[in-house]
Amino acid sequence: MKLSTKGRYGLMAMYQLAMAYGEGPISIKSIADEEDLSENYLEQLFSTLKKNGLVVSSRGAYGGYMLTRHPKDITVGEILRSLEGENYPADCVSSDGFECKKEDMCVTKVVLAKIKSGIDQVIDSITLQDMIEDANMVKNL
Amino acid sequence: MKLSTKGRYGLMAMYQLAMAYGEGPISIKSIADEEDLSENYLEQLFSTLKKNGLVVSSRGAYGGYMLTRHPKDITVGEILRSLEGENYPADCVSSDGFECKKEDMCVTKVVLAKIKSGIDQVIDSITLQDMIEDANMVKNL
DNA sequence: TTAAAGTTGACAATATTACTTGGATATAAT
DNA sequence: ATTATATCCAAGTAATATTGTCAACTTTAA
Repeated sequence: MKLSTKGRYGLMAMYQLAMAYGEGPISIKSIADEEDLSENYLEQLFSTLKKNGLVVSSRGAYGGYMLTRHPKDITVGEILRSLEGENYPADCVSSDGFECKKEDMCVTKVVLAKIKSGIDQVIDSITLQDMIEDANMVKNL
Repeated sequence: MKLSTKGRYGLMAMYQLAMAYGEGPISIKSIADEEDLSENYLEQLFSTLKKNGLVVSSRGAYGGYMLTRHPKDITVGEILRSLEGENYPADCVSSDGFECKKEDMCVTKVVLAKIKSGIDQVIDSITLQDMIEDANMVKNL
């Protein structure tokens, strides 16, 4: 039940964009430097984030990426689902017509569905804005 | 954020033991047949479940495994943690002295900790007994 | 004593993850 | 125009984790 680096790096990167919201595009290079991540790898993550409408890009010098919405309107859930796919703990809980082999609905399915909804509840309730505020609180300790 | 087969198979197997609670040991073979899983693989899972005190084994003919406690006193959380380790979404949320490279506490850590506690809350609130009752409800639809 | 069942450790196949490489294309500043 | 700075795109690859298999061994009940 681990988050992959996709999810973690993506979250860190989106947090950077959130902090610079309204200040024009941020380049991958500057994020990679800041967070000590691979530039090329981050590119791929941003590519999917863009595909999913969470960021827009501007190419060329002084280009980079920007959030499409205000940080308070982007949830951690959107980001994680975008990068990691649905957080289904198992395929049988997915929506796309997967069918268990066993005729009777398996019991673990009920459990897995509960886990999924628990995770969703948490990640959909946290916005990028919340992250910024959390960070400020930690700083002021 | 997927559960591995360890967790899923283990859960299914423990459910079988729960249904047979009080009726003596159940062999791996019969569970493997019932749930269509590999016998040898299940062995490994039961080995760790035993190490963690969730089941006891009796060897020899008519042997097998039994729950150490009543199904109402064994949670899904115990089983999953036993098989998959702590469900930490990332290492920095773990308890064993892991330190982030960055001096300031990273913000994603706060988010990850929230996810973890959300998952724990769900899985620790479901017992094997609950699973049995859920199954009965589904049957009677 | 024999057959059923658990125990152990090594290992192999497969899948996924986490990148790397190499180039093409777009844009802004000079 | 040229150059520096970016994104964009498609493969390829190395590392790691997952998901098992296999074989030899030990214990125990019938």
